[in-house]
Amino acid sequence: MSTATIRDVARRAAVSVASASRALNNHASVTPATRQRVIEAARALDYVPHLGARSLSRGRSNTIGVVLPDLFGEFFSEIIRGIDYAAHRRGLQLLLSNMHGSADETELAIRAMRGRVDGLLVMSPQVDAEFLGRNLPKGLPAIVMNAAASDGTHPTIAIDNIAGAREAVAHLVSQGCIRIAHVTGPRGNADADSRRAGFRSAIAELLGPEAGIEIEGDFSEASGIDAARRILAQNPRVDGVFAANDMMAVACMATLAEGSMRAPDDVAIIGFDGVPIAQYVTPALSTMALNLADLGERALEKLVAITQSEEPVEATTEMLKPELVIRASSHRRHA
Amino acid sequence: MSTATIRDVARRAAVSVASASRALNNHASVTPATRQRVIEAARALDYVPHLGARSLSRGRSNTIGVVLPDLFGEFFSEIIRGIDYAAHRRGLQLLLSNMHGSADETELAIRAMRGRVDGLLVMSPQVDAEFLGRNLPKGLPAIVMNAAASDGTHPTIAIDNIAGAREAVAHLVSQGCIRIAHVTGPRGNADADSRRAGFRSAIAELLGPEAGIEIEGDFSEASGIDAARRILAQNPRVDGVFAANDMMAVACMATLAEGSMRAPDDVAIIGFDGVPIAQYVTPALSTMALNLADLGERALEKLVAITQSEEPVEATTEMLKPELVIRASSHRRHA
DNA sequence: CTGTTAGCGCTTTCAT
DNA sequence: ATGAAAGCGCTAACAG
Repeated sequence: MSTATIRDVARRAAVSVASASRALNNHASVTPATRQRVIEAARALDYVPHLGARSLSRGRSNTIGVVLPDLFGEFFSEIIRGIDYAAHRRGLQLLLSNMHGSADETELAIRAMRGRVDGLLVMSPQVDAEFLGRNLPKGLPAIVMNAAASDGTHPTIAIDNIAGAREAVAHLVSQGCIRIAHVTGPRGNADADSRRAGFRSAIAELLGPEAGIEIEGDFSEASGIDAARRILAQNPRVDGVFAANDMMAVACMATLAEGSMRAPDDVAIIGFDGVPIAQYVTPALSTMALNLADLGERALEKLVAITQSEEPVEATTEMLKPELVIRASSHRRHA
Repeated sequence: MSTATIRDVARRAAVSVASASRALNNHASVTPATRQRVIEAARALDYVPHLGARSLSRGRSNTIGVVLPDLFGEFFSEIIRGIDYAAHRRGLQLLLSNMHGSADETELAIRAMRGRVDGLLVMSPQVDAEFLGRNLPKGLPAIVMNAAASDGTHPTIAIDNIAGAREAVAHLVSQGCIRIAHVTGPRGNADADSRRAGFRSAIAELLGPEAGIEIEGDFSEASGIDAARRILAQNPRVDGVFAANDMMAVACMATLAEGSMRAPDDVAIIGFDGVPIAQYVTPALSTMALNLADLGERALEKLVAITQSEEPVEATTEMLKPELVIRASSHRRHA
């Protein structure tokens, strides 16, 4: 065991634990001499402070809790990467807790953070604001990401899915598409639902309600393949596809090509998220790009800010606007 | 604050904190009646147990520490996904600590885990076994992943890079390649170094030492592009490329194609790792595939096993053998 | 079955 | 400058 405690160190240095603590933490009032002795004793005993105990005593843990859904795909991985980057820079550790989908698990995950973290980053697109408002511990700073809406209590940082979806559709239309399919994300997922809403409104506005076809997907590769099969079988006249995420777009595009509907000429395709994979496929995938790592960084920074500030927290909502990135999959020369 | 403590609950239920604790933790000896009262009091006060305090008292945290390098790329993300999955299944939380490369930071990251975790998963390909042996807390169960070698003290779970690299080269040779370039990973990285070693030995054995060309890379996309440029400029007669990871392979392949060296006919290309992206590029990338998520799962399970067992831990080494996955990028009809 | 008491390892008044 | 002692919130003997 690295089981040397501060008492052992104190004893060996022949001082009180109080002095040992002060010396170890660079407190002002300690004689250079005693400090020296304590440091040496610590080294000799291979002392490593027990951070759990310190947290309890100090009431701060230097840890941020992150509640998140399954890690499949690059979406959350990228966000985590940003969070991790910012956390590392500030010397914070990350406590991860996974809610595999359900609201019950989200609640558990949140409760499991109590007493171990100084703040919470909650990504729970399956769960609504009201639920979060009810379950987030009252005194714990928290930022809500990707939720359906602000709960009116916690700062929120969200993606402007509606605007993004509308822009995607507009782009497809600009390329000459007149019969557009939307491969959706799972119902009940906030991002998916709002992308769908944006799709509908843009279609109605730009082409009339008849022009839009919705094909149910769930963000997975498999559902992208599935969507392509359905298009091939039932909607051969589709000339544009807007998928709710890049993974489905990629899979759909590949499967469509097998059925000899090729992008961009037979069908123009655009995804959403802008994950790295999108640029490597052939043809390269157009997408509504999000700087996910940056989103993560910003969320962490904002959390740190409210953790430190004394003022009451305002429940602001920060919107991240997706950026249209046109690549080969939707770019038509003659458009 | 969700600042109701167990004392508040006890007071409200008119019992001692001991009874409150017992009731809340489903201990045997509590009257249904008092248990009921305690539960109600807890609910009324919106009590959430302080897990930090519980850990200190119990000497167990139900948390596993994960020390890892930067999250760039899919390699570590996939491993984390596996770890997370297994952890969630066992009701464990994950405490992440990032060492951005350096040994100093690795040491810090490890120390920062003290008193907060029940076991450690260490992925630190930049650091050697001896270093880990010196720095891993003595009493804390730990599993070392991707290290240069076992430190003789901790169980290790590693990738058989040498065998994998050799098989990759053999495959390229079987496709008729006689002048093969290896885009390496960064020096000092255990995986990279052993992949390079495997490359060398296979080349010497199969084609003679002249046939192998090494191009320095660092696992990044940029270095893959760079490698391609150097091949185009300096080694146009290369007919096979073995990249030390998939990211470089993908980038290299794309850049080579721009210079009209196309896979698989002009040049056969194979990567390493088998990350998801490899299957979506065109042509699909051949690779030495690793089930990274499974690796993570197994590591966690093994850690849990040694955490629970009483017997002294054996410093076993588990080897994960990469599997040759032949896709279009290296598959030649006439070979 | 329940309450009292003593910690877990550390920090931090409060005296000295 | 240093030490004694109180506690952070919880669990776990040990008595009753």
